[in-house]
Amino acid sequence: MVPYPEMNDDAVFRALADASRRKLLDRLRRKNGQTLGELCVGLEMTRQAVAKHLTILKNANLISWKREGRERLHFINPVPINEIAERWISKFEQPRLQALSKLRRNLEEE
Amino acid sequence: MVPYPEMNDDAVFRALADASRRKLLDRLRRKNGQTLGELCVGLEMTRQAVAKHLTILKNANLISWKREGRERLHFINPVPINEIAERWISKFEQPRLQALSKLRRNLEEE
DNA sequence: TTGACATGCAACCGAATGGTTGCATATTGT
DNA sequence: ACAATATGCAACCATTCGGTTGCATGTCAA
Repeated sequence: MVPYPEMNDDAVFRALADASRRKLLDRLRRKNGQTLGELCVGLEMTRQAVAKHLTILKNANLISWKREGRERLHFINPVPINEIAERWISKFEQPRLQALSKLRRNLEEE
Repeated sequence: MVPYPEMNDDAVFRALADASRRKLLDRLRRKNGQTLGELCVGLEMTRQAVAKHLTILKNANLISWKREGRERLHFINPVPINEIAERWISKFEQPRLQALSKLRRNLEEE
């Protein structure tokens, strides 16, 4: 059962393959709803390049945005990455790794 | 605390970005220790192309291989993918998603 | 209204990527 | 020994990718 049938594995994996895009996701995770200009500051590339990255992330359904006046607000969509991560974990899991994960989770719960 | 400090996030993400390489991982997950020739059958590309993909997977520490006579046996290394998946889940997790993961884990513990 | 601000659009470019071909090398079985 | 098998190596090629430049459009504020 796949909660989001329209999700495109390949698009997501390829979107995540670029470090700049992962950084953009990180930024949005820390502060959601940022504008394009906001997302550009500190990145060593032009606004147009950032806009391209954001388009790729949007096509992979990893983010969405809405126009607000003359600005564009960006919002992260955490579902696809979690979907895929869960699926891959269940694919590759082994006893040893389950134990390792369990240990980590226990530590986190403290 | 990172159990495998030598792991290269970027290399792993980029290795996973290609569908052929994900398919190769799938195959090795189903049957570990396959030879290069074995991994080539059914794929719509030359042996040399497959070998290149396998090299990329190896550089990302996702697989390893050992020479056995005139053959090369390939073995999957599930640690990096699990590491990253776990890390990204913990990054992006939200109450709803935590609940989903917990459900899955509970099912596993039965 | 008009200038500054925020974004949109498209052509262009070099480098990386995914794939091929051709040939070399090493191992096995008869 | 030698032919078949299994892999290694390297040059080459088209396409994709990440990025730029230049300019157009839309919105806000004084």
